[in-house]
Amino acid sequence: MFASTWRDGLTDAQLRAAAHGDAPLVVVAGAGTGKTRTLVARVADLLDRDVPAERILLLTFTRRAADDMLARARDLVGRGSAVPVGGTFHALAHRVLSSHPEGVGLSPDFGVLDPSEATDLMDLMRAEHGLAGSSERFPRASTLVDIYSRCVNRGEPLREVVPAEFPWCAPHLESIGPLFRAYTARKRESNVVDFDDLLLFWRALLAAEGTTRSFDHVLVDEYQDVNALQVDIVRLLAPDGRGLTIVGDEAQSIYGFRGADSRLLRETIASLPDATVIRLEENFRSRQPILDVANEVRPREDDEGLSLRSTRGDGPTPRLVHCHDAAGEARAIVTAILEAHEEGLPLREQAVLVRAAHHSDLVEVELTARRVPYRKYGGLRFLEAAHVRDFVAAVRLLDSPRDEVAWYRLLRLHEAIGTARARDLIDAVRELRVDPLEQWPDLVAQVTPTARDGLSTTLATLLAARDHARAADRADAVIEAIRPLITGRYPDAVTRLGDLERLAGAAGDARSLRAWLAEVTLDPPHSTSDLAGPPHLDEDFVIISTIHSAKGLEWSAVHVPHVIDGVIPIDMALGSDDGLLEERRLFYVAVTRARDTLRLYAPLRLPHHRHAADDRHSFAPISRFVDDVVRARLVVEEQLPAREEPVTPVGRASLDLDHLW
DNA sequence: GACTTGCGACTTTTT
DNA sequence: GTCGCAAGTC
Repeated sequence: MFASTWRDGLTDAQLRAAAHGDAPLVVVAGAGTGKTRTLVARVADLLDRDVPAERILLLTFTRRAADDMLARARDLVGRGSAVPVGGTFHALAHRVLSSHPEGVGLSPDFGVLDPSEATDLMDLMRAEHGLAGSSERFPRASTLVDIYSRCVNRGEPLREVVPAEFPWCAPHLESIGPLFRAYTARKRESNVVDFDDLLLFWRALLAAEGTTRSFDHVLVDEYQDVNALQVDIVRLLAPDGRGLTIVGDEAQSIYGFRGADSRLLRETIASLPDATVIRLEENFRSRQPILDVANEVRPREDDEGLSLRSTRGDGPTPRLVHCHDAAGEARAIVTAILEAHEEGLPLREQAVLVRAAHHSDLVEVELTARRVPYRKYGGLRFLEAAHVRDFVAAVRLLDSPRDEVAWYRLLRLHEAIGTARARDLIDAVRELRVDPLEQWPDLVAQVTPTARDGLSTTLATLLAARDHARAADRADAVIEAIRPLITGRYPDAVTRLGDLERLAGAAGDARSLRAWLAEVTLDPPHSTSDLAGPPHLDEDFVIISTIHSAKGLEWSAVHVPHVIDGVIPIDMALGSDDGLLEERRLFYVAVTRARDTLRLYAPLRLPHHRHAADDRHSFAPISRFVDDVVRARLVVEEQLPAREEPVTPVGRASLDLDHLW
């Protein structure tokens, strides 16, 4: 027996969960109650009990969470070689499909469409169906992908989902059905799957396998964020509930827009009559005054009143800071961050958590102006940036020279090739018998003289990229092929090419560029800086993150700007009770990220439009979640009109430019 | 006929 | 930053 240390420092409840036998187990874990630690201990216990590592499956919300937990479990058990299986639902599905592609009618080299590529394909279908330029506005491709995804993940028919959640699209209901059928058919023809297919196909494979179990133990983290499809998968993985461990907290369910439904946690518990439910309420993260706020914010509808108690005792009372406007708010936040830094708190222990990525714009300006380094997580995904998509399209053509979406994107980057000519060329691609990329001169012959040089350079260079086997070299060669296109198209081409070079470097010695790209698609970098690998220890920077991306993380000091109605809760969620409830849970998640200090900010006035040149403002009422009871637990501070610099009228002379002409 | 350019409107959250 | 639309140009 190894000197296992996983029991050290666990509470009674955590220990009971960790050492629980094989019967179904549900851990209801409030924020900061050592959920990760408990799961790690449970994995360690299983390994200790000689459950073979490859018979243990750990499903988590992010790949990073899985890697982190598995590494910690191995450290505890002290066994270097045993590697339990772990990852996100989507990553696991990809792994399973890669070994049995024929089971669902895919050929072995199938590709994974990232959401932006899925949108491109939907756009292409939309155009082919003549729905693009019709008189009434037809839903945008991205909306269509949302609708499609909602139907698949919830297992609900189109005619129910659209009226309920996308009422403005209801007039087009008749056209959407055939469109989705075409979208699905085209994916099959092109041998690609989207994210939803990964889950769908995994479920189909599991159902076909019947009762053969691949895993003795299945542990599911963040269960409150699973959708119906994922529940099915879990049920098929552990049909009788034996060996099933689920961990969740209804009050932290914040992915409703992705088909998650916090009620599924309760339904799952109800469906497992012999399940043991263990509740973790002792909070090791936050000072009590922060939890006092959290307990008030926590929606009571969700459970029988789980209430957090701090083991860390008293601390400073959280503050609510009223500011004049968003600029004043940004100044107040940065000032507070710098003061804490002066007193010895590293920048990386301080986070600014926002509802939507753009809410940190002014904070970023202020940080930059005062030369404070920061990193931003969430918001525009790296893979969604136009130049990265251009690159991905080119890479895709190397392996799948008949991928129409990729051709469409790449062709239109050229001078004198627009939508119409690109479509003609794609028709030509379809006609070509052998590899269309190798026959590039045939394609070039069909374009106008203006386009000829550019296109032949691109395609010839791209074809040459096939000569490189090593993933990073191949990626570099693809960059060479699209370099002129990037340079010609984007004013900030240098930065963008730098991004791509970093991306290419990260591919390193991967098995194949294509496989590597599929992995990146499923587990994308949160920011370009992520590609550079883990930051050096001596680097210090403030964290800016969306609340969604902050899930599972914690900082000593947390700043939440824009705690006003219309942002938290966001105005588009005000239409339904469910929407409003989810916003409340989101606020709860934000509040419970803080260990020692929490500051909420409410600007008095906000501009009507984000980039508006005019000075139209509206007055911003404080968030309805900060009611009298919550307010009573806060120190309220006024930082009203920022002292204006006295305005000295300039003399006419300094405005006179005559001497310049 | 097709492409380019310019303008205005809009932009939640993510595997 | 991106999309759709309209007018102007090859």
